[in-house]
Amino acid sequence: MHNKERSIHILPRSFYQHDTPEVARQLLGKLLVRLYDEKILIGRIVEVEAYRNDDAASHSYRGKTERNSAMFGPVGCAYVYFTYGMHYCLNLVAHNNKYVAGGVLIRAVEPLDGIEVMQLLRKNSSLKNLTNGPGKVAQAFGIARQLNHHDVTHFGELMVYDAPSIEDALIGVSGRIGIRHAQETPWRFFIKGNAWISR
DNA sequence: CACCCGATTATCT
DNA sequence: GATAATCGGGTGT
Repeated sequence: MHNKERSIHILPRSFYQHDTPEVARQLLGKLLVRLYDEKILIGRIVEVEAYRNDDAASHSYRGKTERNSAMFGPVGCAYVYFTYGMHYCLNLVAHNNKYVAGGVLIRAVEPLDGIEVMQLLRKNSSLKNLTNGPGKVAQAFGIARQLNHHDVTHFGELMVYDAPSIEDALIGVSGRIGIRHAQETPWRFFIKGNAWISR
């Protein structure tokens, strides 16, 4: 091969089979891809949070229920939950075999393609408020209960594609946002300086 | 930009 | 009956 081709591929299930905070960090820079109504929506993941079953802030902390069952299912699937009576949030199930559940909340993405569709779904939102929060990402990508348990490791309505990793020097770390318990646990990861991080 | 607050309802105790 | 991994609008600096 004369020219070096960039291999564009869907992240395999093994990508998600590691400790949840590590997968969260590795997801930064990867591409969230949604096939929606004959259109393609693409966002570069720029902010995430890890939630593991031994962690008091996690929905999975008190065991499996109907709502959180996806987090106890196969890694590489979506856990979509409804909250505050009006918002959906997207997680990707990820944990190693020392834990029984874990997920990475997708808090923000940088919109790359399908921006007009995202703006329609977000109802006149400004570009800078399009995908800079977990509820906003779900709304902009048309993600709701229908995608709970959806496998993102095969071609389909929702996928995560590989992209270059982010070097440690460019990754910011902090406590997670909007939680009551375990506020000090430093499991929020974001790409420093990116315009779409939620705060 | 920062902070405050009300909306709105599925889910769990 | 209380809570919630949020958002958007309002007010003030």
